[in-house]
Amino acid sequence: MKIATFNINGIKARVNALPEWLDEAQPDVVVLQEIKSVDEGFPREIFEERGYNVETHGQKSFNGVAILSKLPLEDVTLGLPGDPEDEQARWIEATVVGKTAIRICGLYLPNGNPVELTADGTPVSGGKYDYKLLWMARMQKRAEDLLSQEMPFLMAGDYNIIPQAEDAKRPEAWHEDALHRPESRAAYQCLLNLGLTEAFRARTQASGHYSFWDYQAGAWNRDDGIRIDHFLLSPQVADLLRDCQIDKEIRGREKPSDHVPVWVDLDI
DNA sequence: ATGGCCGGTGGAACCGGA
Repeated sequence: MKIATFNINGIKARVNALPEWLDEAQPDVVVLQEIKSVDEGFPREIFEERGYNVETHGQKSFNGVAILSKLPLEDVTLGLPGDPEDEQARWIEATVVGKTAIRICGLYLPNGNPVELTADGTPVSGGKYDYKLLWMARMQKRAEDLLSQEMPFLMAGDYNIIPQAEDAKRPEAWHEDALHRPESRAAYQCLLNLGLTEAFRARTQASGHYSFWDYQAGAWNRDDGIRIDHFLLSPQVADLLRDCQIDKEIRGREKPSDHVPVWVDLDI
């Protein structure tokens, strides 16, 4: 089973590029981020006519996540538990049943910039960096709950985390950035410490593999990228990992997103 | 060598992104 993640940076802007990639890549399941659309505005017919079931968790203008699946999507839930006040659409879950049932979590983790710190170095309460770290703590709790239920799962999406220096062309440029600061990386490491496997790094240790290139400053032409779109696999799912790749070439096409798809092939 | 964007909203600039 081929499962992909793709931050499309607006569904309206990607009505041509996304179906074109789907037709080529033929993923069984796709989690999308930044659909930037309310549910009623999402062009589900484009995907339904290709045999996908469609579930969306959208909002006006910003954020928004979705799942496309050729297999039925069961027990769909919207939103990351842990804060009823949080109105940002960044989390969606559904169960897909192949040889075994697997819980798919699609996520758009907050960016966290600008970083605002108090005099003692803690994030300013209510600021964007504070929101990012609190959101990651909620995600940690969700992973712990799924593990305690012994539910095989994966968490895929735009993590807005550069895990290691090897995951950036210019790591020195990101030291103070919310995507790579110590607190962000520590929170990400806490997820790994639960026993989750990061699919891409389970397959290669090589540097120079990126999933995002800024639209600005000729980043794509200079291959000035960062790797921030990830798959974390629970132990049972990690045992089924056959492959994980980044569809880099998509970034050089007509009217691309600033992210490219990343996918795993699982023996499910 | 240098500087350099894009999407959504709403109907001009501005916000947000990474």
